[in-house]
Amino acid sequence: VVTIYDVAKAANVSPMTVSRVINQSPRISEKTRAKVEEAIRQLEYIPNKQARSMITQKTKLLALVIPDLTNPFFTSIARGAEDKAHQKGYQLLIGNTDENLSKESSYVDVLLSTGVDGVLVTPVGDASVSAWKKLGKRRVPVVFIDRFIDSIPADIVLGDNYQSTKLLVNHLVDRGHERIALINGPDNTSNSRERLSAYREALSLRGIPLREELIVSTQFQAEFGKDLMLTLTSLPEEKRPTAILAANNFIGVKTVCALRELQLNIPEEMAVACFDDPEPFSDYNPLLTVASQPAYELGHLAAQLLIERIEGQAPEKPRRISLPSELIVRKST
Amino acid sequence: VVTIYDVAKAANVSPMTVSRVINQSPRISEKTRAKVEEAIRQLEYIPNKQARSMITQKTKLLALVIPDLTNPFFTSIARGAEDKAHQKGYQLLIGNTDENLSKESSYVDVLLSTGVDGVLVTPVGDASVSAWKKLGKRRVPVVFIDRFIDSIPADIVLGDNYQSTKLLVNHLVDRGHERIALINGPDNTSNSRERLSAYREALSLRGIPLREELIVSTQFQAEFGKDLMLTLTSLPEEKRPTAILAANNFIGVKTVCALRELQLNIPEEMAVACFDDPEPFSDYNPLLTVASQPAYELGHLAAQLLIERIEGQAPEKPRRISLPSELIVRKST
DNA sequence: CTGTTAGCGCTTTCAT
DNA sequence: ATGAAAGCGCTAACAG
Repeated sequence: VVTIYDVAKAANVSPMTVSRVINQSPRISEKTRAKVEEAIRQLEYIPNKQARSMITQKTKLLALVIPDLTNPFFTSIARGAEDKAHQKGYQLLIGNTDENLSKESSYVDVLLSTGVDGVLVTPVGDASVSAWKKLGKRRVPVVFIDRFIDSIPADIVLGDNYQSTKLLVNHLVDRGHERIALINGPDNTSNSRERLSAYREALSLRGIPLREELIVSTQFQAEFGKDLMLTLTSLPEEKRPTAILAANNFIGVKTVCALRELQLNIPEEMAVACFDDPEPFSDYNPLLTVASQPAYELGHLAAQLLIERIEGQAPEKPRRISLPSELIVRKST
Repeated sequence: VVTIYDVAKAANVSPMTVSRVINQSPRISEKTRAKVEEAIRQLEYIPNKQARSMITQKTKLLALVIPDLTNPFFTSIARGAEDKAHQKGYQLLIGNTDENLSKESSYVDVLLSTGVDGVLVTPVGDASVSAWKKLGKRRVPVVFIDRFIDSIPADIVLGDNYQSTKLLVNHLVDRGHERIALINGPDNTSNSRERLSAYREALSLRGIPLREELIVSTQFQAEFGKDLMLTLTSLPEEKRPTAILAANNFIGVKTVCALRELQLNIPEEMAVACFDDPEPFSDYNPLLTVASQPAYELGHLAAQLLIERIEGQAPEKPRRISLPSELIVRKST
């Protein structure tokens, strides 16, 4: 392996001078710099980041911890985060939690050991506190994406759940629906809670009575089928929902599949809408009406906030940024 | 920061003993081990991987360099690779090249400097040679996924292009098509070349004359529209294709969009099929007939081969593994 | 079974 | 503008 010493020897200077050239120090004579750069080229020297990290305590490594990379919502977040990271000279590590607390916590330990400079995360749920407190204790900045944990002071970047929910509810009401079921995520996540509360608010604003029996809750990433759907569709005629609002794309997709199994037509017998687009290629074969959160921007912005914080350019106080969704009306409503 | 020395002091042993406990050395008395582990817990000690890497020359970091994480094909590869990496105690870095040579080469430089233990890559094209040769020179193992570069001896994991192409061509022929256009990827990629050659072979096997004018080529990730489609659809009646075979999911999707713009019905006026599923949630709203390559397994297996090589458990000779695709017939044909 | 010594490749600090 | 010394946190190699 070619080290800074080899370069120094070849250029007839001290290792320190080579270091200065690599780090673009201005206090170097043009002549020396040229000599050193030539030696670097000759020897194909590549600086060893680990050695540098040991001293500077910076690795230029960021981590993104999300439930599942294959969900287009998180894929776009990842892409946005990676683009920003790369642009700023950072590299991005990825971890999938599968909504599993222990997997999440094992990632946190590994990341701490790896020495990432910061972490972007969609936490599994409120119970993740302890894991994320660990990072705080070790002064590793965290930025929450999509979901946050109240007791942890960190920057937050998310879609505007109130605005999105209203977009969806209003659209369904405009289509003539009054009995709109909500298939929500687990209530130990901030976004489920916000969406539930926005759902209540939106209905009330439109003067539609709230029906508790139309609110059910499941996991964001769990398979479910007829059974859950039957609890809704087997309600007596006058209580049965005519539309379903799914709390994320996965639930939306599973809802569509379950309705098909039950031989119910969409949207005639049941309209369906959800948060987050399940389609990575929009407009090529659209089905579900969605409130599309700007996932790419979420990831991009989150990475930006994180890097600012790492580099000491962020205000003390945690920031919270919420971006509006776009309603995309399609065949399902 | 808590170091191995702090733990040593607290446990009244030497740093080396602590190191042995961390690394699960068997030559440690139960008593000492317990004492040390207690101290580790007390102090919440976390080993510093960079320091370890400096000595062992291993970082437990893998990189995945792909064209675009948001393409479901690559998303699944990434997911498969990450699962295997995590299972084996490695972490995965991600880089998007956007089919851009200079972006790819800049990633290679960064990865070299970061000191990844190995790289999984879908190279932009044959012109990537020099970048990937660099890694070889520095003894960083590489595994090619989906596309490979002939002159570089490295493990290769890909879908069986011959089998997949035949699946698709045979299906179209069975549906009565004789004039099947191929919208291929750039011919400086191994998979485009294999698919073209398989296309010729498959047609010939079915006794269908090859028509050069039905073979066009574009980029895997480039927008295209009416124009390219017009070169095909404006052929005289008796030469005009009745089916289109797209070389990847992106091209397939764009083909569908272009046909819609031209107001051509799918599949009545033009059938369409492609490689790789554009749907991350299969069966929820299927449109395109595809030869679905086992992307997850490709990533999983590639990571496995890479780790074997890193850990010296691989044969000298590069391995080449090709996995069969599954034909999924849908509305587009 | 446990400890000592040395050094991985680099940058910080202090000299010159 | 350049260099020398010291050490980041850890483990390989050897000693006992």
